[in-house]
Amino acid sequence: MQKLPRPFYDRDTVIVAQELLGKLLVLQSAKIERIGKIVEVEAYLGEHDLAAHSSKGRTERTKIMFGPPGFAYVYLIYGMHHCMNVVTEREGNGAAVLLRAVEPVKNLPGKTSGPGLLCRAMEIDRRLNGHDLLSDELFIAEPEVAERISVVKRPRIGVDYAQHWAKRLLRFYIKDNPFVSRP
DNA sequence: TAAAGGATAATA
DNA sequence: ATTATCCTTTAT
Repeated sequence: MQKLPRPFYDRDTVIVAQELLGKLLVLQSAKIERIGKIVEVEAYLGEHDLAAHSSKGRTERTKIMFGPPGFAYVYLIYGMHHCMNVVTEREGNGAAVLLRAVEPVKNLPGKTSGPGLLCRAMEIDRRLNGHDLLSDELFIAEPEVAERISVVKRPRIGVDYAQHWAKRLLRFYIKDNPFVSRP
């Protein structure tokens, strides 16, 4: 399986977010391999983006976002769900892409639509925070057969507090894919 | 529509 | 040390 290389992530977050659609999220644990096709994402642009965690500046929690591209940023939200992001752009920019839904490809029981459910199905938790996405345990790969994808652009979900940033079309998903969390 | 739930960041 | 807040989900 062909891992996406570091330079893939070291680009404009809006581009990376859209190009992540259709790619395969792979997690190799001790004995099992889980694979999901990414069908829905959101772009978080950096310190100036009021919806992004990095807008709080560099903290213990956000330091991963400010780190180099191609690493996982995983956090606990609302005390019960994990969310996984992919760090983008060069170190210091604080940008990332939130993975919101995948389509089950291999060993993914239960629902995978929604950032919390996606992590539950993949068994992703904070132990993977800061994990390298070019590692053998967790990575994103190019699918064997490329598919033609139509990208739908919508406002991000759950960021009403971010004023005008809440209206920007930074949520992307594969048109007509049944695993999108909120079409 | 609201409750659940715990870490986080700001305030003190 | 205390408190408000949160990139959600599920159930009423």
